[in-house]
Amino acid sequence: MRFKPSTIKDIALALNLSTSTVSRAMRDSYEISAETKKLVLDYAKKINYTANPIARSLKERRSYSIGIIVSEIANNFYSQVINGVESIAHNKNYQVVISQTHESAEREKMNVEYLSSRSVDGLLISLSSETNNIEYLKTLHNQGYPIVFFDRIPEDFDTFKVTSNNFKGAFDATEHLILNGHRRIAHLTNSKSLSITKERLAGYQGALKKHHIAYDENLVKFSEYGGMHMQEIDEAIDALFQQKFDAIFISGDKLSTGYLMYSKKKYPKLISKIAIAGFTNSNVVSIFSPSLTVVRQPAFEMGKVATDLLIQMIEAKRPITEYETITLETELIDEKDLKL
Amino acid sequence: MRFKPSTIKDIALALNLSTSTVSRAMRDSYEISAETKKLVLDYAKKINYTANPIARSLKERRSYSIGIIVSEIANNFYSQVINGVESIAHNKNYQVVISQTHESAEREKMNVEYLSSRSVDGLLISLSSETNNIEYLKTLHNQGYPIVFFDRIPEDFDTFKVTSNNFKGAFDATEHLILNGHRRIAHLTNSKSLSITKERLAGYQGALKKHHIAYDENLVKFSEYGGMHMQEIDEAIDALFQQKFDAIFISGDKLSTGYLMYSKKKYPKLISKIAIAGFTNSNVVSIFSPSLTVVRQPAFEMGKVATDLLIQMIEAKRPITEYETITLETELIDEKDLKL
DNA sequence: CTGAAAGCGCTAACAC
DNA sequence: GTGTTAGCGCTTTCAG
Repeated sequence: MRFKPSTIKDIALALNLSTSTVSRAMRDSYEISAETKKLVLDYAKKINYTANPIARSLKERRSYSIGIIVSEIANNFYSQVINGVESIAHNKNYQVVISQTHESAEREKMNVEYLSSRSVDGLLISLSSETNNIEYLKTLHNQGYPIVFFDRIPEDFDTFKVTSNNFKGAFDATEHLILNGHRRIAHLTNSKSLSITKERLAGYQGALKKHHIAYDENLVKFSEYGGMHMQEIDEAIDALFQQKFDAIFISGDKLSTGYLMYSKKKYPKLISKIAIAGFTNSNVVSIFSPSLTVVRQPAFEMGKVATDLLIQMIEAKRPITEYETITLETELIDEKDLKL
Repeated sequence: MRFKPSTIKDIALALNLSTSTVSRAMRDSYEISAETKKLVLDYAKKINYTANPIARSLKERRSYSIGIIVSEIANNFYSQVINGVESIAHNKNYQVVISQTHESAEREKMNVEYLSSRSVDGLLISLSSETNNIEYLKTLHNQGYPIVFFDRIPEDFDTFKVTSNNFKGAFDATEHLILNGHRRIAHLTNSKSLSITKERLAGYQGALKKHHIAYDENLVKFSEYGGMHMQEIDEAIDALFQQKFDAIFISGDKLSTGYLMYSKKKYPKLISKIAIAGFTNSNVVSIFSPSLTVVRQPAFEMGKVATDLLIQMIEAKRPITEYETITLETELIDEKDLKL
C-alpha cells in the first residue's frame, strides 16, 4: 500500500462540488458561502486533508521556503542564527531549509544551485572560508533572485547584508588584553579572504596602534579552512609557539576551542601564562579550561534581521534597488564574569 | 525583474524540438540520438538550465528528499547524526530537510505533518522529551509512509529503529565509577517517557546490582524537558545536593554540560569531590573543567545506518513488513585519556 | 456564489 | 528517433 494522501479532488467528488470551490473554501475566499466553507472544512478535517505544497509551489512559482547556507550547524554561532531565522520564518509561514558547506566552495556552489532552482524562494548565506569567486551568485542575484548575506559577507555585492561590528569586537577584545598588561598579543584567525577576517584583523591592529604597540605579522596566523581541519589549527599554533607572546586574540568559534584543546595538550606548561580572548558563541564557555574572555555575537538577532530582510525582498512588489548593510554590536564578556 | 529560470520549453522552442525530446535528452534516454542529446545538453548548459524539481516532484509524486526531526541541532550528538545522514543521502541524490522540535511534542507533530504532506519522501525521527502520544505517526506509517526512528525510539511501533546500546553504555559508565571506589552514585537523566532514559536507568541499576550497591531512588533525578530549560536542571541538581553522593552518572549531552555549569557555579567547593561520567558527543570535552568520563555514541554512523534503511523503505518495490532494530555500540572514554 | 477550463514544468504512454 | 498529449494537484481567470 503506497502512501496516497487525499486531494482537493477527493473532497470535491465526495461533496459534489467543483475543485475550484473546494480550493476557494480552503483558502477562505470571500466568494464562498459560509455553509459551503463549513462543509468543505469539516470534511477536509475528517479525511485529514492537507494541501500538497508541491502542487501549490508549481502553480504559484514559489515554495514558501527559504534556504540558509552555513559552514557547519555544529558551530554554536550558526545554530543560534538558525534559531533566529526559524523564529521569523515560521511566523511568516515559511519553511527553512538548512544546508552546510563544511567550508568548501564547491559544496557551497552546489547547494546554492540546488536550492535556487526553485526549491526555495530566497537564500541567506554566510560564505565558506574557501570561497573567493561569487560570480555565479551575482548572476543569480542580477536575475532577480533574493539573496541576503550575513556574518561572512562579500564586499562588492549590492544586496542586503547583516553582520556584527567585527572591528569593534576585535578592538575591544584586544584592548582588554592590553589593559590587563599584555603587550605581545598573538592573533589566530580565519581565511584571509573572509570579510570577518579582515575586519577583525583591523580591529586588532587598531587597538595595538592606540596603545602604541608595534604590529608584528609573525604573531598573526591565518587558517585557510577556518579550523575545519584540526591539523591546520595545530600547525598555526605550533608556529605561534615559536614566538614569544603573552596573550592571544582568536577570531572564531572553532579556532577558539581548537586553540584551547591543542595548546592544553601540547603546551600544558605555557598555557596558563597566556591570556586568551576569542570570538565564540558557545554556551558552555563557563566550563572551559583554560578560561577565556569572549566576544559574543548577537547570533539569534542576526538570524532574525537577515530573515526579515530576505522575506521583504521575496514579497516586494517591485525589485528593490536600495540595499543596506546592517551592523549589530558584539558583547565582550570578561572571563571573570563567566564564573558568576 | 522577477526571477524567471529557463524551462524545458525554452530549449524546445530554441532548438525546434518537442519538450518530450528535450526531457528525454536531459535524462539521457536511450531513444534519443547522440547528436540531439549533445545539441540539447550544450544549449541547456549555455542558458544555465536546471530542471525544476518542483515540477518533477509533482509528476513523480516524490521529492527526492528526506526529513530528519531532532530536538536541537545545537546538540553535538544530533549535528553529528545529521552529517551522517547527509553523507548517505547526497550519495543517493536525496536532499535532507532538517527540523527541530526543541523538545516540544506540539512542534514535533507540526513538523511531521508539514514534512509528510509530500515535502519529503520519508522521515527520520528522534522523539522529543515531551512526546507521549505517537498515534498520528502510526497512522501515517500504516498508510505506507516510510519512517525510521533513531536514538529516542518508541517501544510499540513496528518499523526500522536504530539506537545505541544504551544499557551497556550506562552500565559501563556506572561500573567505571564504582571501580574507581565510588558507592553513592547519583543519576541525572532525561524525561521518564523516553526509551533512552529507561535503558540507561536499567544499565545504571544493573551495574549497581552487580556490585551489590542498593538502588536509592532519591539519587535519581529526571528532567521532563531534557534540560531544554536550564532551570529544570538547576532544580534537579539542587535536589541532588540535598543528598550525599560521591559520583554522578549523567544521561545526555545537554544534562552533562548543564550539570557541569551549574554545579561549578553553585557548589564550587563540592564539585571536585564528585566523580562524573556522562553521555556526551561534544568534541570539546577535553577542555571541560571539571572533567568527566564520557560515553560517546556513534552518531555519524547512526545517521548513516538510519538513512540507508529509510532510503531502502522509500525505494522498496513492495511494502516492507519485516523490520529490525539495530543497536550500535557506545564507547567509554576515561577522563584521563581525554588529556592525551 | 459556484463551475469550467487553462496552465504552472515536467514525464511518459502512445502515436508515427 | 521524435512528436502529441494527458496529467500530477493546485490556483485563478472567466463565465454564468
